Amino acid sequence: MSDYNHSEVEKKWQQRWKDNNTFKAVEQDGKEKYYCLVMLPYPSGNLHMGHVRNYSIGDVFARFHKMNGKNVIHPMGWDAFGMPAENAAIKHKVHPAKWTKQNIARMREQLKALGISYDWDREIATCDSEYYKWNQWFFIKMWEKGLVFRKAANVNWCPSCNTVLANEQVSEGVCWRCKNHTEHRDLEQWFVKITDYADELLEGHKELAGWPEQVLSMQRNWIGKSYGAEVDFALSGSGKKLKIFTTRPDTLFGATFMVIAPEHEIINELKDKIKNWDEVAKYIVESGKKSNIERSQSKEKTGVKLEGVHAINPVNGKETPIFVADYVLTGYGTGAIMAVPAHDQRDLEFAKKYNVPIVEVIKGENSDISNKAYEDEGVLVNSGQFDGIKSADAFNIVSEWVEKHGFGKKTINFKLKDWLISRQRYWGTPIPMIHCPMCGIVPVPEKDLPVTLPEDVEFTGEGESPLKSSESFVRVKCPKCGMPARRETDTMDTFVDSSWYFARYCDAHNDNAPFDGKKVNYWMPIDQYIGGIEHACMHLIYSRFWHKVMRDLQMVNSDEPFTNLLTQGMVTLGGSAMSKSKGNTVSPDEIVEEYGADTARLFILFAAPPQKQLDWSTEGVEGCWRFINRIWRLKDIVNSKAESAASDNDKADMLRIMHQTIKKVTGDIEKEHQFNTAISSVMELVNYLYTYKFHGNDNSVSLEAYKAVVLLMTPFTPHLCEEIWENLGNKDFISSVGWPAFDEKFIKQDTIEIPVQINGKVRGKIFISAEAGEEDVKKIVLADEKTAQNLKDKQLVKFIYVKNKIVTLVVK
RNA sequence: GGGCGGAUGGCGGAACUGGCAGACGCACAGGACUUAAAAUCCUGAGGCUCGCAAGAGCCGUGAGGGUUCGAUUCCCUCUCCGCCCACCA
Repeated sequence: MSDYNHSEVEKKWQQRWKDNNTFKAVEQDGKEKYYCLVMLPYPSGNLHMGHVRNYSIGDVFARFHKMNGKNVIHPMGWDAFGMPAENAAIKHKVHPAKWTKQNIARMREQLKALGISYDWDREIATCDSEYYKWNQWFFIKMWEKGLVFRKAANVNWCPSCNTVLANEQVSEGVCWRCKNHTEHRDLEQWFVKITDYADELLEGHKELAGWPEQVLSMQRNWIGKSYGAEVDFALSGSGKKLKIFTTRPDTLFGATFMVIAPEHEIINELKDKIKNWDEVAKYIVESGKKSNIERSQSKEKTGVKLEGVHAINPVNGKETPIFVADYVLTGYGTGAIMAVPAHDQRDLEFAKKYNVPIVEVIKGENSDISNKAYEDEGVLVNSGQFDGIKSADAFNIVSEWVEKHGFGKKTINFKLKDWLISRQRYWGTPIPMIHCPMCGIVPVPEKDLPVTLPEDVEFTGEGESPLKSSESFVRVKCPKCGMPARRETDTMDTFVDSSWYFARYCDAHNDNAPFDGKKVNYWMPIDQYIGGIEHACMHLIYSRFWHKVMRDLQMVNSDEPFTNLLTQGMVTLGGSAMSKSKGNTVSPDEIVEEYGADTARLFILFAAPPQKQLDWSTEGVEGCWRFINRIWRLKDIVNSKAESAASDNDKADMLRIMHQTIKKVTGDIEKEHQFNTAISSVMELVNYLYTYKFHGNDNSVSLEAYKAVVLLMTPFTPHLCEEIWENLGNKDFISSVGWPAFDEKFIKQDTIEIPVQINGKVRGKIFISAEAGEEDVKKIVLADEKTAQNLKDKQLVKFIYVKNKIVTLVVK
């Protein structure tokens, strides 16, 4: 009996799969396709166990459906733009491209060593100009459609490095490099009008029955659709109006003051009227220094009253004071609110602190506003002609009154903001625009794409975007008038790269278009998408949006890109997520070296269901290695032709367990996505085979069961299974062979054992025919000696038979 | 503060639609094989009490209550943990 040599076997089959193009995907009319995709990795340098988990999960789906006869596409690529490469360039003086390519090369080898069934011919890296050329192409299409626009926006700015910082480069208000305090600055930025699709992104959820409810609810929150009204409050003595948004128009009579965000433009317009301007200006500067997180975490609300101006409540003509306070956000609604302290907790806290009157306008059962705002429904009071109306009805009645009298209108608001896609960095897709002093903003003509990243750039981490230092890049002629012009130096958010890569995989090397429509429509939408829950809102909304834009450009014919979504749990170490920046990663290399890729894959799939968080521990790896060897050794035992002493009953039992296992594993993979229980049921089948009788020379039944074991394990441990399959004399690759079928006829049992409960406790077991009716079962139960003992001196009150499950007696 | 999950032996986890809680694996113990060890194969095992034993009884799925013949599963209250969003008017 030879020991299983994992390293030899795994190399052998990886080579054979490659030589035979086993996993190459080709469009085939009439064959059902299956698109399996795992979110593409960022090439950080090394695979960690989190990656192993993701890609192993994806491989189970891909291999399972291939064995079930589907035309499977399972591509892989690299989300290769982003800050870490640029940081490495600053720190180690390596060009980001070089650093990235090295990392990709290393991680590609690690992935190949895991034996994942990728079609490597479709590999892409988003930092290749063949790829990002099409980011630029899409950008121009969106510009033409009015989906791209420019607007001033707030950015983090480090005054000592003289550079823009990403959110993750600022922690606790301090620059990651120089540790100096950062500030906010307004810069002209590029935006994508994702809000045009806000409603459709929400409505589209109806098509996403194959998504976890958790993700849908997170997206609902993120999109944040709310119904309300915009109301204009006149400003005393200025002729100007202040527009506010409220979700509670029913509380309009309770508005005793107004609050506007420090960034609100009306403050400057009212400058002459504001008597305490110095105080107000100081407050605005102070809150501008705070990060959004600081703002939201401060326990006490702060603000300053604008002396000398008042707003007039349109419903009752009352004058109300106006405050500027940073608990009101500039980016939501109109950046101004009417404050109703009686019915909004935040407003109440503020009103108490600044001594503003509190007027109750909604009376509910037991409503008491002395300590806490009453935010529930009730009946209107102190509301003039609307008194006595239920608050739920008043929403419409009051809004209609406001609308009729020209003070405002009903409206819908979204939390979803337009997507700020420009970055003042080097390592990203250059935005293909040219600023001409004569013609304004002019897109780069399609024939001049791609706009490639220049090489003559130095990475210091200081100053503005490194692209600005490249003369050859910046100095261009205007495509329209030919006069000297300046090239845009902003690059795109890397979320752009991952918003459509799944479509590019369908036609990965097309030089004339992002992809061919026929090919994309053959493979899309993705049947199974797999990735972390952390992408629930950003990536999974951006790419749904992008897909809808591609649909509106008549490039794809589906509405949604991802039919089914599985969000796998994180692999943690001591409870915190593995990531390179935390330095707590575990590399798969040692396990692959010592026990092989199959063991690594099996272990990580067996340890927990895919959706669940998994805290890393190597305990148990040996158990999986043992199991692999148990399957391997079984080959010689089964092959020794030694079964004839097995009785017909033994054989029937063996077949029953085999068919049961096939049924269970198939369901666990296909429907439940519970790979851990699929594996454990194969373990049971293997255990059963070990205790099965082997004497004589007929091994037909045990060989059949053994083959089932090998086929069922192929999605988990493909190398081992290929090797055994070949050893059993098969010429085909097991990866391409049919998935085993089960037959209920073998699973059905004539006689079954069921428990007998008396008053809720199991008191015995009986054998009955599976077909037996309640009356028959009752006879058997009452005739049972043990049951009779338990029934002595008692009265049978109730008899319950749950078919093929349990008998329950209720006695007194 | 809001939303969504979760809590089961020493550990990872299992349990269909309310029907024998703890499958499978790890760790552990015993046996076989061996000069011995490793490896392998077999067996045992939630806790407590009684019993030489076979076995019997009770308790037990974060806590408390409820519905039910029967609850890990459904309902209510609470505690703790994780994730996402977060002063969203």
